[in-house]
Amino acid sequence: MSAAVKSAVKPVIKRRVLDRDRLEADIVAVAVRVFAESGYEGASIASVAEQAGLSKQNLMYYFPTKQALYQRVLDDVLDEWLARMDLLADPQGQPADMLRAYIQAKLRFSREHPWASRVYALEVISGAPLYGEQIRRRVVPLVRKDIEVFERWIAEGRIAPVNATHLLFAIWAMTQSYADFAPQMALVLNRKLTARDFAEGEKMIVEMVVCAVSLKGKQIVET
Amino acid sequence: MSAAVKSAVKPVIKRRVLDRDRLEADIVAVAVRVFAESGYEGASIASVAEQAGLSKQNLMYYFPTKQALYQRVLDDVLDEWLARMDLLADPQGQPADMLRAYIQAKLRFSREHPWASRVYALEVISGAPLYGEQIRRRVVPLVRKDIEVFERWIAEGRIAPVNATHLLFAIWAMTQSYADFAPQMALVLNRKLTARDFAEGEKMIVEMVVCAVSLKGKQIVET
DNA sequence: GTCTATAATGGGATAGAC
DNA sequence: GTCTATCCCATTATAGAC
Repeated sequence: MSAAVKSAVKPVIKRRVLDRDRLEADIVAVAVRVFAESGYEGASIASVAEQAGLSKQNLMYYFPTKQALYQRVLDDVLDEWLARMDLLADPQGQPADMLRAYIQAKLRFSREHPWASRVYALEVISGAPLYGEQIRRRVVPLVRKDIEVFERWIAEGRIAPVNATHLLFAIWAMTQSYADFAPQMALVLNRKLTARDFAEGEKMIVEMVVCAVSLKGKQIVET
Repeated sequence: MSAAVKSAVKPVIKRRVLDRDRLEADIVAVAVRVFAESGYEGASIASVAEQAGLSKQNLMYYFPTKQALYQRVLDDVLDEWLARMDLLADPQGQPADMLRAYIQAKLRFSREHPWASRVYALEVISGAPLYGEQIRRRVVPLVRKDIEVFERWIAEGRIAPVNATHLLFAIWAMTQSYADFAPQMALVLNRKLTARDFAEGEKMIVEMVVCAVSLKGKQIVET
């Protein structure tokens, strides 16, 4: 085979691979929303295919089973999330600043990827029957690392001696809820959540967290 | 008809009604768990019937459709929850004490009724497609009332001028997560949640909330 | 890779005897 | 109220032509 033929063939293959990647990404993007709205059993492949603009059978060429599509959806959710949440590593940073950045990052994820947040939440609430092992392998170590950072801060006297584990649970719960419970918040506010609501939520959460970790050997007094 | 016959008939009818109530309650108790574990679509009435010890067709004599069973499940969840959460009314109570009692009550519900909490969460996260109207009618007014209590405290200078709405969202998120995210917490802790974990969570949450509402015109200083 | 056609299953719901 | 039997439909998944 001549070099000319080789160079003519290879780019075609490469482009087709890219096309396939993009198509799969489009399918996954639709699937995230459908799974979040209907749950695993409630979501139908036909619905995903229709909204992604291809036939059900064609979708199953790319994802041979519903479970495979679901696993891929959760894999992508975790990839996206883990890429943004590796934030507590800087040993120089001030705890209050790093906590603020952490809360901001998690809230931004809730705002920009509400479906991702929800499909993950649905899986966890149901007891993680299909994704528990992946959570154990990919999420738990990261959580433990974050908890250790808090505990180091405590050991070094940089924050108050709070329960690091439950502090992290609290931060997660509050930030996650701006995606997961947004439908209920919208009913209470009588409107959809706005950027301003997220900003006010952030202010409240940061205030609570920073206040709690600032109480070591101190007290609240009148000014 | 003699009085003797009357008195002989009525108790029989009454007992049958009570039996029916108890049977329905048993079915609902099973259904709460099944819906929480599998979601609305994922739950099958055959599974509920089997675990409740009766045939699918027999269950459908009491609950003619799956939706009817689901609505009843959520109705009962709300009844149970609303009965415990009407706690912020006492105009004499100290804000910090009432907040603590509120957090304790919500955490106790998460511990004692995790399935109820989860089935409600699944419905909300999915956008409340089948129960949104009931939430609007039964939950939202109560939430608004609680927010007004916070705002009255602020107006009276009894707590710091925080955002009352987001403070309540935060309390809800943190307490609710001890039911909804318990599976993930268990993975992090490498064991099931214990009463002690709930106690430590309560301490952390109360500390954060009370700290945040105690900062009006004050500051944190070294002792 | 995309299509038509179809198999195979599960599950909600109904009919009617007892 | 409980049972047997059955219908009906949606949905996952496969087969095979092009």
